[in-house]
Amino acid sequence: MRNANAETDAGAHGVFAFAHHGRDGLAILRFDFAALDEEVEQFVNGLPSVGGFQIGDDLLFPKNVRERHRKKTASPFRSKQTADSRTNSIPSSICPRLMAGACHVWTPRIILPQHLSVANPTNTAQPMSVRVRFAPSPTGYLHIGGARTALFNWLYARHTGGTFVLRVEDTDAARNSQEAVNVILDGLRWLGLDWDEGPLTADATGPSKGDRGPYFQSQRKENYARRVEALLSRGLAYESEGAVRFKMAREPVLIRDLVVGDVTRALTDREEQEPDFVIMRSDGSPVFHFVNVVDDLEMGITHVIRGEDHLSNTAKHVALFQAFGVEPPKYAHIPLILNADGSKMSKRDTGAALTYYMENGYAPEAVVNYLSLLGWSPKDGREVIPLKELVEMFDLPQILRHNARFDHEKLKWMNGEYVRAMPADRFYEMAVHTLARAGLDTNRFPTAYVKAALDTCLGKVRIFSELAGYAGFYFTDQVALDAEALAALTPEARERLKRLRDACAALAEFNAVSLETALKETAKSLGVKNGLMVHPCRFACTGKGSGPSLYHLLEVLGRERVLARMDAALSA
RNA sequence: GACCCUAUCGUCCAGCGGUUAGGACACUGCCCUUUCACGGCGGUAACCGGGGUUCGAAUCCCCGUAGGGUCGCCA
Repeated sequence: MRNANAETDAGAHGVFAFAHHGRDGLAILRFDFAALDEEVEQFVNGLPSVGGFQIGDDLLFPKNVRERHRKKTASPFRSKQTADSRTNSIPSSICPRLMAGACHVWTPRIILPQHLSVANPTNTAQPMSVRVRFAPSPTGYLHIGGARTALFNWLYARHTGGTFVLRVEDTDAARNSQEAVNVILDGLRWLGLDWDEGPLTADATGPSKGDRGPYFQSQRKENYARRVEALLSRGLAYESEGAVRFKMAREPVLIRDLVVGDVTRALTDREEQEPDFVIMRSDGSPVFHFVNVVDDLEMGITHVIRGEDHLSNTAKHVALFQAFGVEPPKYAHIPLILNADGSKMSKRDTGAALTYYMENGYAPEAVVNYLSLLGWSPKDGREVIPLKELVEMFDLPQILRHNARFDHEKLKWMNGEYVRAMPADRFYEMAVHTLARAGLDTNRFPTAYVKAALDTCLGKVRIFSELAGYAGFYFTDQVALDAEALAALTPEARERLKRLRDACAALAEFNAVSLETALKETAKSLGVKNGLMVHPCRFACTGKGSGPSLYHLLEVLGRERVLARMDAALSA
C-alpha cells in the first residue's frame, strides 16, 4: 500500500487497489484518504495496491464473452480464490462507508488474470477501411426488416467513413426480373440510402459503379466456378451425385459476433448424418451459402451486418472462408423485426413491404428514424434524431440481441413529428400526391386554393393517408352527410344554421375574422353557446364533426361554396 | 428431433452489483382550445419462474418455461 503517496500527493485522490468484490472478483477502488476512518483505512492497507489503473478502466474481456468460453478459460477467481484473496473481500461493515464517498468502486464484469493490463486503444493496429454490403434477393418486394438491415449497414458505413456496397443476389434467374430489382433500388433510394458501389440500373448487364463488380450474382458465374475448382483441387470439396459438396468440419465452429458475442455452433442431428453441404448443384449452379461467401471475399467485405436468421448458417460461411485461407469478415447479426403480436412478419402482413410506407404517405426520414430505433438506441434516450446525428451516434456494440416488435402507432407518431417540422412546399407536394392516390384530383382547383386548403391541415395529420378523410371536403363538389351528420342536424340546429347562413350571406368581408364575429354574434342573439353554432355549420360544410379550424376552413371554401353547402344541408 | 439466440411496463428502449427501476409510443385525468390535433402538468403499468453466488441481484451463474431462428441441389 503506497500510503505515502496519498500523503505527498496532496489533493490527488489516493491510491488504487483491488479488492474482492462480490462474485465477479476484483474491484478497483480509489480511496480518498481524507475521508477514511480508521477501520476503513486498516482494511485498505491490507489490500494489494496496483498502478496504472483508474476507475472505469476496462480490464476487459468484452462483455460478450460467453459463459461457455469463460468456463474453458479457467475462471480466475473460482480457481484462484484462496483464503488469501478472500480476506480482501469488502466486509459489509465497511462497504457502506466506502460507498458513501470515501472510495470509488469499479467492478469489471469479467477479469481474466492474463488480461490484467489496461486495454490500450492506441496500440491496436490501424483498422482497415470498412466495407459493408446489402445483398438482397430480388423477390419483388423489399421487406421492412431488409430495409432496416440495409439501413444499419449504411449507417455503419457512413459512421466509419467506409464503403456501402449494394449487391443483387439474383442467382435464381427464373424468378427475377428488372421490375423486382427496381423495387429494391427504388426502396433504397426512397429511404435515402445511397450506395457507393453497386448497380446503377436494374439491368444486370447494365452500368454500375465501383471496381469490384459485377454487382449482380448472375454475372459472376466464372468466379464461382473458379472457386469451386480451387476447393476441388485441394480436396476440400468433392463431387457427389453430380453436385459438389464442401467438406464441413465435424466439430463445433466458433462464430465471433460483434452483437451476439462468441457463439459456438454445434452440429445438429441432421448435420451429424451429413455434415457436408452442397455448394454447387448438379446443374452447375452455385448455392447461396457459397456465392455469398465468395462474393464477400472477392468484394473485400470487412463487416457482415445481417439478420439473425443467418446466425446458425454462419458456421458454414466461416468454414468456407477458412477453406479459402482467409479470415472471415467480422459478423454482426442484428435481431429480427416481428409483428405486433410477436409472430414472424411475413409478406402478407400489413406493413411488411416497404412500398406500404411509400404509398401511404409516410416520410422516408421518419421511417428511417423509427427503424433505427428498433434494436438500437442512442445513450441519451432521444428518439427524434436527424439522420446526420444518427450517423454520428450509430455503432455496432450498442445493438441489442433480442427481436423487436413493429409498433405501427409509434411510427405514426414519429411520422407526425416529421410532418409537423416539414417545410410547407414539401407538405404540399406529399399531400397532393397522396390525395391523388385517394382519388382526389387537386389539379381541378386553383393552386392558391389548394395551398390555402392544405395550410389549414398543417400540423394536423400524422400520415398523409389520413389527409383524404381530414381535408377531402375541400376537393369534392358535394359533401356527403352521413348518419352522424344528419343526426347532428336537428330541427333546432337547422334553425340556428339558417340564421348563420343568412349572417354569412350578408357579410361584407368573407374571412376568418369576420366569420368568427358573425358566428359569435349570431349565437349571442340566439342566446346559445358558440358550440351549438359551430357543430351544425361544420357538419354542413364538411360532413364531419371534426377537422381544420372552422373559421379558416370557411374562408378557404369561400362564400359561394359555404352557402351552397349550407343550403344543401338545410334541405337534406 | 437437434442446434443456436433471446427474455425489464401492452410496445420500443434506459439500466451493465447498492436507483423511489427512468424515458418514449399507446391508454388515461386535468389545463389550453370553436372541433381535431399540438403543447403543458399528472396517472395506470414491468424486472418470466425457481435455485445459486454475494453483505446486497433486474444486473453474475445454473435449471426450467416461453418466444424467435437454423438444420435444402431456396435465398
